[in-house]
Amino acid sequence: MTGLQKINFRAAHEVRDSCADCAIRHRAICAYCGPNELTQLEAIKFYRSYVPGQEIVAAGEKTDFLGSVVEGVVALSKTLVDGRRQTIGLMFPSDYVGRPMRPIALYDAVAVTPVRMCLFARSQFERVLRETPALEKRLLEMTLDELDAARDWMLLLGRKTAREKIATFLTILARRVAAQDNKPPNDGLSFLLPLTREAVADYLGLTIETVSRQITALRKAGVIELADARNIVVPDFAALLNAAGEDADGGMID
Amino acid sequence: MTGLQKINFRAAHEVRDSCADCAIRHRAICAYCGPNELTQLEAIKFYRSYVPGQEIVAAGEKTDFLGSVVEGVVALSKTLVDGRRQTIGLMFPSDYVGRPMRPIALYDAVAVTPVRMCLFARSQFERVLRETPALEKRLLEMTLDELDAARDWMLLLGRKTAREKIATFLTILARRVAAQDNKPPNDGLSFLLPLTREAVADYLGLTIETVSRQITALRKAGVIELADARNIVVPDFAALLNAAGEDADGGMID
DNA sequence: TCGCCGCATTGACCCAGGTCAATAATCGTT
DNA sequence: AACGATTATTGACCTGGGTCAATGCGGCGA
Repeated sequence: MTGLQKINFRAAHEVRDSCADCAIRHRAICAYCGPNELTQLEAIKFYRSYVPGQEIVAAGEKTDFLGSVVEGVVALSKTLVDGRRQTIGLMFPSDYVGRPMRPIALYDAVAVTPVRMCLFARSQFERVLRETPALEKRLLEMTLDELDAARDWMLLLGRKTAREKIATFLTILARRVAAQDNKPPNDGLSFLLPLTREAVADYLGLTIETVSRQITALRKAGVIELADARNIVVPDFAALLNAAGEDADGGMID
Repeated sequence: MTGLQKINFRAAHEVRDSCADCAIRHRAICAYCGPNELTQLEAIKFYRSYVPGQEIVAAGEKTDFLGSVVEGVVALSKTLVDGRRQTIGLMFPSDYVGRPMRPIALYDAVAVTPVRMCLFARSQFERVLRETPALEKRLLEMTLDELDAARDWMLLLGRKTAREKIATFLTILARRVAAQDNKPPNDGLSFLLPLTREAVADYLGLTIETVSRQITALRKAGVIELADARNIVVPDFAALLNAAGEDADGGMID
């Protein structure tokens, strides 16, 4: 490899990893950071990739890093002694994983797709956090949003039927892909379900079998169409919302 | 009423309402505030009392205040269109109620006992919040704790049996009263259940009847004793923990 | 003291969703 | 192309907790 190639390679590498060009720059914890503050974070950040199923953080263990999902989906979950598992959050690109100000993890974090994380050593991150109000403000905002989402999920887990749970989950995924194109969720949109039936069951507080049956039921009712087990088409978004037990697209705030 | 009486009354009033003497001073959002910052908050705070069942905040409505529970218990809950309700948090003294940076409430807040709140007008509070890092830091800390608690509750709602749900809830109440005396939860401790069976059912994602039956079952199994429907004695805390499906008092971090 | 009203308990019955088991699909791997 | 392994579907059956209904039990206002 020549020097020139090396330089080219390095330049390409820098472009790929530069905060300025980062895909999640304006939605992640760093969203409110100015150039100076960003430089500080840039100095201490590092990337790490995970394969599907790989553990990122283990409940009960000391974790000396935390950071943002750049690509992929991470499931946070808790497990009872006898193995019953509940996923308590799905983290998408720009979401943060890890608990500031508490080194012992309370739940597992597992990659459910190929994942790339932008990470910081805990001690360094907490130092920067103390010195950077913009970072703290964004973290507070995101944590408040997470709390709202968690409380929404409590309603789903405590009171919704299996069918409503599935439909609600699909609603959320549909909204997410629609939001990526900066438009409201319209009829006929399609998306990839990034999870196995088991992961869906863990998230919704159901069993694999019930997830499978209810997806079949929604298909037979014409609420969704399936190209294959993972590719979902929503011919009528209002019908999906209705199946989710929400009052017609109300509750949209953001 | 004479001038002297007036002065006495006013003095007494000030003592009762002074932040310095406040029972929740060192645990609420103001915990990290110094004298100057406290003075700022003191200038804009006001108190309001609620009777059991009274609505403090209504989901979907604009709320122009937020603040801390000083006395009593507040239930936060969400309701589906057909009336199914899920309580998503019980707020005790020092907890805050209301969503900073979002004027439209996402859930109801209802007093379940006589409640006294220390409140701030939203606009004033948010101004002080911007100018007061100590306030923001404490708010972040408390929100992270709330998020952890919400996620714990998701495991309960999604995966625990009715019996485990009841036992877990009693465990939490028992820990709370023990913590008030600054000692670990020991055998024979007793406490008042501050909620009706209906409120318990809403919190645990159950029906009144199931709550009643499972409390009876726990009593018959000797795990708890009941003086009356609301007064609970825990003769053997480890047995209660066991019924809650937790591995013997692990998971205690604070 | 009575009668009422909201809360709590208990019973009988039912059903949504869990369990157990068989069978497909799908996908890397050699 | 053939395979084993993982993931998904479907069926038969069972059960935990919901539903409906009757009864009990304080507490409080007249």
